[in-house]
Amino acid sequence: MADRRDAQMPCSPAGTGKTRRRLPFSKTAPIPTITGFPPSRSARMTPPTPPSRPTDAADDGTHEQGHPLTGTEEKGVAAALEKSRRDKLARLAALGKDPWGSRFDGAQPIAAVRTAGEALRRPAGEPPAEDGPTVRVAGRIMLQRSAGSLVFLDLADRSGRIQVMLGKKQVGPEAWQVADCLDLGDIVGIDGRLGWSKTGEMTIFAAGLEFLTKSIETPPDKFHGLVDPELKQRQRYLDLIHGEGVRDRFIARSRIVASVRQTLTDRGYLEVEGPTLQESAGGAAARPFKTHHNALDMPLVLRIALELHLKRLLVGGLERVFELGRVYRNEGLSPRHNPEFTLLEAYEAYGDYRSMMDLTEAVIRNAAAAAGTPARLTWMGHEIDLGKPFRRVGYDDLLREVTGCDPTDPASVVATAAARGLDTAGRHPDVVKSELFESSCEAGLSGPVFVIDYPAAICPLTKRKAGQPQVAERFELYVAGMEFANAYTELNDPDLQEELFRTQLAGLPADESMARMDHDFIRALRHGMPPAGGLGIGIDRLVMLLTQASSIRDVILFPLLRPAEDPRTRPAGG
RNA sequence: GCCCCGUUAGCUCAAUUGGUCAGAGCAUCUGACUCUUAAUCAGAGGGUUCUAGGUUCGAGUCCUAGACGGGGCACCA
Repeated sequence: MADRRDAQMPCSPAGTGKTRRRLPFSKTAPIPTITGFPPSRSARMTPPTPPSRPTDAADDGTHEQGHPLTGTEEKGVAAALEKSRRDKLARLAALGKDPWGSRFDGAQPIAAVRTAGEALRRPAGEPPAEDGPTVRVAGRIMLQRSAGSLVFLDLADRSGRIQVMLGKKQVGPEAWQVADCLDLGDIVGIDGRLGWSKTGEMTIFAAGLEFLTKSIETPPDKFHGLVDPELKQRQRYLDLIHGEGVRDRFIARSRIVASVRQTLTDRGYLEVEGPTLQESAGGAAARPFKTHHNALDMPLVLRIALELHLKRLLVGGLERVFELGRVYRNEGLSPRHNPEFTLLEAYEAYGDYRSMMDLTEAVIRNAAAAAGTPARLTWMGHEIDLGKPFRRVGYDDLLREVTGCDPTDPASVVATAAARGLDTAGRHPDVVKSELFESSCEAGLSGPVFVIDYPAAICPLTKRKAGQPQVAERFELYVAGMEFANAYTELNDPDLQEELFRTQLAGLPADESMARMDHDFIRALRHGMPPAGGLGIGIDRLVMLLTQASSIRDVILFPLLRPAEDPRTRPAGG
């Protein structure tokens, strides 16, 4: 199957090196036998031959030839390393062992085995103890040390690492032949007695060795691991195996997300799922990704926010709803922005932005506990205390405190902004005020701090404060100068909402599909949406904070990357 | 989209002011070793110095353009 697909590849100029392809091995491939093991790129050149020792295979000379269809050349370190591994794969097949393994029941987590092993501790210098309980583990070979007829493996599973000793006499001749085919990165199952080595290392003394999966690729440097940030992102699976703390960080992410769900469901919120494909993208000021539905011959966009559909559900009487999902914004990339990111939005009927502040604190504090993050921490150079109630400060009060201007006097705001080099010509005073705030106040907000009561002109979806039409009931939560959450007392006046939409649309280019009026949303409001508080929290940033990451790419398993053209990222024919 | 920095073997890194500098460790192969642990010891193979031009007697090194990545700015969450 693999060969036929490869043979259908169009011919390409020989020697370009651009068309190298990885053979699509899969677990559905036939189990290799002595005469029918999977062909390697090099082996395809010759009829299947009985598996041989590497020395014999190296002497036939055929492995140095190129492939007639792809122009692939077999040369270089990468090819030599792969050949060595494929030779061992063939030897395993010759021994009647499936190099791709099968079900292996009853393996204990290595961490649990280690816990049991502690009770048997034997200090270095004492005779080795090999009389502990029988254990069974499975994992990847991280390190391999051979001392003649003894081989030590460091085996890793998702819970931890442990040393395994394979002795020629102890495992018997058949398993010893298998042991001779092991490479770093292979996956094996081990049965043996738990004990301690002469040098004081907890060790499983293997009695049985089950080969489970061959690794054809060479793993990264066993000591340094993967350090190239590009490779760490492009080949996250390797980063997870070798990166310091990488796996723990994504485990923490999973626990944080689970905790957020739990906090909300505990408070009577219903988790719902809105549409990702939409006719027009609303609820935020961002450009959407465009796509197309074939059967309906209809242009669609990916959602940029969750808001408008969740509010429809408030109209529908669900009262407390949240969605924890992916949104997509066609914006630039940065250490704090990925085009797709995970957003929590929660809406509570009969609440307001103050209820959302309480909810926000609960969500973050519970998530920190779930992730095992201490309440007091240093992140991005800011001292942060999540333990005590978050500070709440008025937008105008903060602006006055930092800049010395009078926020209630537009002339004072504009003059202060101009003095700080901001462009003020012909702009709405509240817009100038917003820019002054962003340039002068945000970076200093170590937080966590709720900035409350925003200028109404920059909050088109927000209810005004009673008796103060120029002030919107909105807060933003800042931590380390970065926006973490955004919440409102939601606007439920359909006539005012429609008017604000129209005002918003008037200032935007006609081809911005984000700027389309959502008539059905207005109609929903006309049926009556209860007064409500609404909250949005950027989950990726929350994970950054709670796992001490400085880049959003460190908390997203597969961040968006440009296609790799650099040959360095396509090693060994990939 | 703009600015700065980076790219050398599969991985991690060296290479004086442009001058035999294309090297080391890991990994791989061969040999030794039944308590090693980044195992060690002896030997071997392995390179389009990201790509394409240019300057020069001579370019990994200098210049131009491009690709990719990182950081910053802008936009946003």
